[in-house]
Amino acid sequence: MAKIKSGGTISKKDSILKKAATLFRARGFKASSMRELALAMGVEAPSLYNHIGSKSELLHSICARVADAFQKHLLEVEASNETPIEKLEKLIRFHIQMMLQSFDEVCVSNHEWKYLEEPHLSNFLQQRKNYEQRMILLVKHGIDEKVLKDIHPQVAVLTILSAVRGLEFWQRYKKELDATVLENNMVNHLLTGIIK
Amino acid sequence: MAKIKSGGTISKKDSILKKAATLFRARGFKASSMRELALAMGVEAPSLYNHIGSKSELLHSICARVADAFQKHLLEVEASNETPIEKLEKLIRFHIQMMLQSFDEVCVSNHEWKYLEEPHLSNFLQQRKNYEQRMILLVKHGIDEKVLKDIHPQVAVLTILSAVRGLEFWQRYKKELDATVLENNMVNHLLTGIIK
DNA sequence: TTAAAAAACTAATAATCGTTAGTTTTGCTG
DNA sequence: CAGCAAAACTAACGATTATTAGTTTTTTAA
Repeated sequence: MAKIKSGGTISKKDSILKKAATLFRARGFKASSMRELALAMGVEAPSLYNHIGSKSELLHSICARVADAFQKHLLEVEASNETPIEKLEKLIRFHIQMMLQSFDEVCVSNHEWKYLEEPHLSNFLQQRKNYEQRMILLVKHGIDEKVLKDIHPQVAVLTILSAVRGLEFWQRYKKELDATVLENNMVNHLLTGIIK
Repeated sequence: MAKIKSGGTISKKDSILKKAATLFRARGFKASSMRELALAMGVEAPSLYNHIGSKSELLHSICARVADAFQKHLLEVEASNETPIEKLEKLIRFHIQMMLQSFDEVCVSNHEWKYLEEPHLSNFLQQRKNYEQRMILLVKHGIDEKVLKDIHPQVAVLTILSAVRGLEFWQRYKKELDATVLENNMVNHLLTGIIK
């Protein structure tokens, strides 16, 4: 009867992935049922399995895509001829933009990764650790070049990554808060503080 | 046979609550079963119901206690004779300390609140919103008194709260990173930035 | 020591879960 | 229009869930 609409160029699997990301973000992975996902697709639950392998696979696909996007951007930034501060700013802005334009997927990646199955779980954590380590290295370079204060690099990176992650609550202010204003304010806060 | 050990002065319900917080944090509320909790208590699942009302009630108790602790502290800070910056710093330090000494409970409150049942869910969100609003007011005072930059108060509070929330990842560095160093670094970062 | 209360147990409930099997419908291609 | 593949459907599976009922054991108190 009802058929899964493959909206133009986007594949059926991708449209399921998008709806899954929205559902997993709103209700959590474990609390989301395949029947709910099917309802959102306008289809019965078993029909989904013509297009996907399993519920776990959906989560894996979402997390892997997000992780790959960040990984790719970090490589670009590292390869560029910029100061450590400029690089750091670029990373922060990319995190914010990813959060704004792939909201559901980034949130799912941030919150539901623990339900990944092996070996995907280990891969994901390894990739994440690697990302953090390279970001810490960037801060260290900034300190060595005396453009950054003599701070604890790990704490600085933890603070920055946590702050941008918190943009998941940005939705609340969506009407009253322009995205550009938000981005610039947060970047300035994280780089230069708030005390006059 | 085996009896739920009420360790000294702590009630049986409280010892269940503590184990529940640990379990809910590690596995997530929905993925945690009463059988797992019972196993952690050294007891069969139905025995738990001699001491608690339901699984939902456990989550509610955990979230309510955390929310009340923050609410109480905010009242104290508001009532004190301190500059906005000092007040802000006290709030940040309290968040960090709460995260370090009631780790499981704060994490559960931060991540699993969405599974609260009404009317507790609405109450929790209302309390949270109220807390944020009063923190925003504090930042506004700092701006009016020209001790804080002309920043966007909402973004500043969002950034601060998100950063301290990220301390859930502090565990990873527990061995290599002293708690006091962490606290001071994060406070300085959030107040004065990292650029020299 | 004995009666009462607290808290454990076993067994079972109805509901929901992801997923499979088997069948029917849909939509494209010749 | 016939045939074939893709994708939908219904029905059902075994597993797991929170929770209840009813019973037995343990602890407390007189």
